[in-house]
Amino acid sequence: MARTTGSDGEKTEATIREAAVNLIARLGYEAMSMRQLASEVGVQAAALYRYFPTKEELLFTLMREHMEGLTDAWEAARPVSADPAQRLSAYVRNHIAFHIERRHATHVSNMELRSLSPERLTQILRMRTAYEKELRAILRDGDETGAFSIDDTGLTAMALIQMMTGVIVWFRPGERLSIAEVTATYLSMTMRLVGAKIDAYSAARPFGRAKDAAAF
Amino acid sequence: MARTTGSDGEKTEATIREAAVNLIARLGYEAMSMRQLASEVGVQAAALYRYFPTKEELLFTLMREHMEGLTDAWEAARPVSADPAQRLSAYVRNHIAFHIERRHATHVSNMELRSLSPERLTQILRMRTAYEKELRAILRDGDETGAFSIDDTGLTAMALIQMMTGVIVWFRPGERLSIAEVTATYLSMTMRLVGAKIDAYSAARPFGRAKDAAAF
DNA sequence: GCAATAATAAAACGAACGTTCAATTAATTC
DNA sequence: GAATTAATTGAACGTTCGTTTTATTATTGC
Repeated sequence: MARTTGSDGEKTEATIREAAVNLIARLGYEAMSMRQLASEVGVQAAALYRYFPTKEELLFTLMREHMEGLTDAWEAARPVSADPAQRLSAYVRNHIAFHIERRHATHVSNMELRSLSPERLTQILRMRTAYEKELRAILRDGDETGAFSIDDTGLTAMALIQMMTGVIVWFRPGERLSIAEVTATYLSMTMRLVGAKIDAYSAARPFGRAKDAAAF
Repeated sequence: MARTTGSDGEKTEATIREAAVNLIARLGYEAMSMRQLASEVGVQAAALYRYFPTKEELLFTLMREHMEGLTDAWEAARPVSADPAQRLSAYVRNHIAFHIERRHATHVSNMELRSLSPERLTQILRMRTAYEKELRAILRDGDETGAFSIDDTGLTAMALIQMMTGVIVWFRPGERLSIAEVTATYLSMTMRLVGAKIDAYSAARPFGRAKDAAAF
């Protein structure tokens, strides 16, 4: 047999991406075989190579697009305001919303870095560093203007990122807490962590992502 | 050839463990081959099976002993005091010190859980949950006695664990910050995060691990 | 120094891996 | 409706994997 009735390249590629993210998140990149992925897609292993030249290129594509999505989401959510508390609030909201929405892709991007070639690893890390730099800038501004009180901006930025991204480890939709409740609690913890002088995150709420604002 | 001059079972097993932790941390469990591990140890692959019946059993042993070590360290460091701030301070100190000391083993225990069989996974997770339960108890006590001000104890415990364990992702010994400086900053962030009423972590310092106390 | 045992090497096992290639069929173009 | 292009199959390639088996040598206890 060969080409199957109703087969469509675009649709197949999308199915491959989706199945790959889920499989890699569940089994790990090394543990997932191309045959397993193909079977999940409903296709023979050879067909995958029409869309991705190698297994690693597939992984890299998933990661790169995840990071691009994160950067784009922040570009869209970044407030015009110069107030550090409002900017930090927007950053936290965006980060948590994005990572909860894409738990599996985040897992892949965080756990499978070591399976990339050095050049590709560098490329992904550069994107990540650029994204984290935004947070450091907010913290520094807030510290300098007196809105925050921070011991070490770099260290605090890393601690916040780890804390926020950690949500995907334990959060399961539909359990005890809603996304809105989790976000509110993390926002409160963040503001206390950076020593925000006033309860600024409440005032900043209208500047959060439009999508989430309705939840409050 | 067969038995080599000067070969010693105990020494070989210790070397295997050490090499395995480092290799798995660097390459990942699935990506590390038994032949690669054997070569690192300076032995043929077949020799490994005298000490560990399967690759997975080797992984499980590394993880179990890591978790036992963490529990034991906390048993030794746990203060007699009932003061929540002092207990939290001791928990943070112990957690960070232990994880920085054993960065590679922590990496393995956190990243390779999915390579365990269901029964072994359950066993490791049980140990982890028991350890985290201690933190939740401290937070609850502190919240109830008014020493802390916490929105959600369970969520705060997870956030703190993620934040603290995250140290191993970016911390490298001998760089900008010393272990003592990192610990102090994390302690300060933790106390603000839980809304500790006073600067209690300073008063609690004498109750930290004896080993670290000298650093202050 | 001789028997028993501990530690390892060397070779082989079948299975699974990522990937390639040629053949074949469905859809599209003219 | 014939020619072209897109999508996929099925089989095969060489390699590597975890593991087992058997033989061999070093060490230990008597």
